[in-house]
Amino acid sequence: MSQAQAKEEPTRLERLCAEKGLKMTEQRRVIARVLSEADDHPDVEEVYRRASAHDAGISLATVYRAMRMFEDAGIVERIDVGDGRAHYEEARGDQHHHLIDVETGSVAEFTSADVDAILQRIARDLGYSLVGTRLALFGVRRDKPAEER
Amino acid sequence: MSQAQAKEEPTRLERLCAEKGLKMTEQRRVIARVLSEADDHPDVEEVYRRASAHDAGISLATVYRAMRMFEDAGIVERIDVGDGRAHYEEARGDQHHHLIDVETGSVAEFTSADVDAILQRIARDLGYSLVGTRLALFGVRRDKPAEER
DNA sequence: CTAAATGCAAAACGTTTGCTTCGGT
DNA sequence: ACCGAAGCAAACGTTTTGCATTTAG
Repeated sequence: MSQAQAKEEPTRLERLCAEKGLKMTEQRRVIARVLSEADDHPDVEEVYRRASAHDAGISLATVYRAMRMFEDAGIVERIDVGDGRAHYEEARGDQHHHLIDVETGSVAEFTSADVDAILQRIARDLGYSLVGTRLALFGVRRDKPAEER
Repeated sequence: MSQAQAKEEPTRLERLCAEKGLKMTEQRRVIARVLSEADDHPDVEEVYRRASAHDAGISLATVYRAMRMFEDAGIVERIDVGDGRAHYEEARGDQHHHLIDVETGSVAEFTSADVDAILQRIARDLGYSLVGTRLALFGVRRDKPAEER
């Protein structure tokens, strides 16, 4: 386990994969690294692009399969930014939500214990146990001089 | 029953189409009626099915085109229940959200001025004007006798 | 009469899958 | 040696589109 090889990072994702008993192939290692390095919310095509840069021998199907696996394992989260593609981010422990800039497509994150609590209560009042929340805001910058697109 | 003509309904949607200067074709009239009559959140295929019952000469492509038009005109709203298809509902004036029963797929609606207000403020604090909110809760019934699936 | 809307079938799009080969454990 | 995983391409389900024809205004 403790190798002095210094392969750039422990890569939390790799460790989690091992824990889940998943085969750690070279492709998955690369994809995991890409996701760990990402500080944005890449879609599958983009993950594929970045992974290909690390290792050309990766197919799009493998990325799709890996993303689904990672998602099922709970180590990445799919987010829907409204462009028809699935975007992903590494699953940190926190419950956070997204605000999408409709002009640039960039994604900001935020948390709100208040909102989370109210939603929890609303679900309860409706007779449900809350098992998931999908919340995304869409906005335009307020300050910036009105530049189109 | 207040209507002498008895064309079944004034169909708010039809009126709105006229106001927007859209051609009111037979197909659109039928689709508009289907949407006005719906009290659920049909997907396009379902709208097509219902419209076909009223008038067999409607193609799926026309339904898709009509839905997009209606959506752009702001007279219907697209909602994403997480099944990969677009679902629609007539746009009433209110800001409401959805709770999807993950077991049955049924959709309940709710409103929360509190949540709306907090989200508005959050967007503002992040430097954005809120132009849209996508909020959906996913839950399982709490009370019902523990029947799986 | 003219521009816009329809129908049909084909294409586009993101995603999944069957099958054979490959590689981790 | 096994069995899961990769690669490729073909299949998929949803949505869009090109084009010839019809129709509302």
